[in-house]
Amino acid sequence: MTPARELTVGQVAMRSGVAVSALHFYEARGLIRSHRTSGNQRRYSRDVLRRVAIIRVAQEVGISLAEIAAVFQSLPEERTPTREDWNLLSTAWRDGLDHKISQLKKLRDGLTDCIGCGCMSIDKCPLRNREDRLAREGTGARRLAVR
Amino acid sequence: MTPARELTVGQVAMRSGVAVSALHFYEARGLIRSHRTSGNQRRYSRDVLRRVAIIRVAQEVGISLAEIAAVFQSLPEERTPTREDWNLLSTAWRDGLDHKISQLKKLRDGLTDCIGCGCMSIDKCPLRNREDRLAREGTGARRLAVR
DNA sequence: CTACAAGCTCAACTTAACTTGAGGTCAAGC
DNA sequence: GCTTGACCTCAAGTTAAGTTGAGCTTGTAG
Repeated sequence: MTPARELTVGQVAMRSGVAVSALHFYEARGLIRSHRTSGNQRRYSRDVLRRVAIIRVAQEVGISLAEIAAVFQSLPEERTPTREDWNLLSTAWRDGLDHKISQLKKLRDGLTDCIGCGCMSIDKCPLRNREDRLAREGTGARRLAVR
Repeated sequence: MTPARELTVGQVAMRSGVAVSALHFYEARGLIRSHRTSGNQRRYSRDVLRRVAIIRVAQEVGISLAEIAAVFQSLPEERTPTREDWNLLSTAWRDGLDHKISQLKKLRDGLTDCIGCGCMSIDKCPLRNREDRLAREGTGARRLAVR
């Protein structure tokens, strides 16, 4: 038998390492797509594996499913994404990742310099100033504090 | 009047930028401590500001409150933490941050090299391999996949 | 001494990202 | 042709990290 061109949800789960329920969930959220067999079972094209891999990697670095979905909107619905399509994603996220990396570095250095330094003047502390800048990106507490 | 040595929740909220309800919550979780006035109101010593700053910064980089609480267990309960005490935290987290930074770099490079590359063989793809390693640290989906 | 802003407690609600369970269908091997 | 494991749907449960609201108490400024 020729290897099946389409994957069942179980196969995708096994190969991608995410639970079947999570795949259902991603589909409900519009992150992946499937078509159905005559018996109403999902069948996935191979590029779903790439999508799922990207979803997991992106989540790992703190990107929410909503944000991932937003970027995925730029991918074509009907054809398998081309190199150019993926390149757009890559570019979009590389900026975000660069930003996160620089933040983490600042934090690491801040922890070294400031938490370890024993200074008690939190207002003048670089760590505190750093936090103020981060706060500007809003975590919920900030929204409250600002209004 | 001499400036109050102790802070009320409202003052801590204002100076730290987190909501009063969040401070209550942190206290319930054992992340910060307060003592009470005769009228049952909370009063904080100044080092709570440092603790809250650390909590926020740590959260920003994806450390959960539970993990923060765990590290905070190493701080003394009764005395104000010394330089040495904070140094322990700093060391504990610096390793984690270094790890996260290297992960992010790998991801950024993986996105550049692999997502953009257009290759469709997800099993041999460095991005996919990277994800497998990350999966070992468990996100929930993995627990299911493993059992 | 009285308003009224700030605090207090406790329970319930919120969002994200899934998982679990119930009740029923599909398909592949013996 | 039947059994068994994979699927399906839909609703409800779960965890993290808080927020919101109700009902009641404190403390401070005029």
